[in-house]
Amino acid sequence: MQKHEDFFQNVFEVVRLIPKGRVTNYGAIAKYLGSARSSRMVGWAMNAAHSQKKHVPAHRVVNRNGELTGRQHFETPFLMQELLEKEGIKVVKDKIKNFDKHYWDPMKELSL
DNA sequence: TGGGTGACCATAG
DNA sequence: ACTATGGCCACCC
Repeated sequence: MQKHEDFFQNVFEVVRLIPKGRVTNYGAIAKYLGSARSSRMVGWAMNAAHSQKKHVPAHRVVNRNGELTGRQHFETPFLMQELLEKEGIKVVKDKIKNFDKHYWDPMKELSL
């Protein structure tokens, strides 16, 4: 039992490792965790992130195009963008500017 | 058992 | 830029 909860915890752990001012996407996390589970499950985990005791910077996870697809799931639809801009990331029309510059790949950064 | 859904992704046109 | 499809897998009827 709790197999999925382990998966959730792993997702949260990786997300917490994302440096301030950097972002990654759902697929990269799924892949890092072994891609046996699809990136949809990462989104599912983010859905549960807000109820975690430890803070999870879910705003640093966007989709493969650098779009803030998850913003509707925050307390307010603008919170995600505000948090990112506070970290120096520019967002225009729900899309991150210079996405490749801010992109943080767990496979590379944590790679081993 | 099966169908629908989803904070996704890749590919094709 | 757009839609359509297939794959993905946990969850909920």
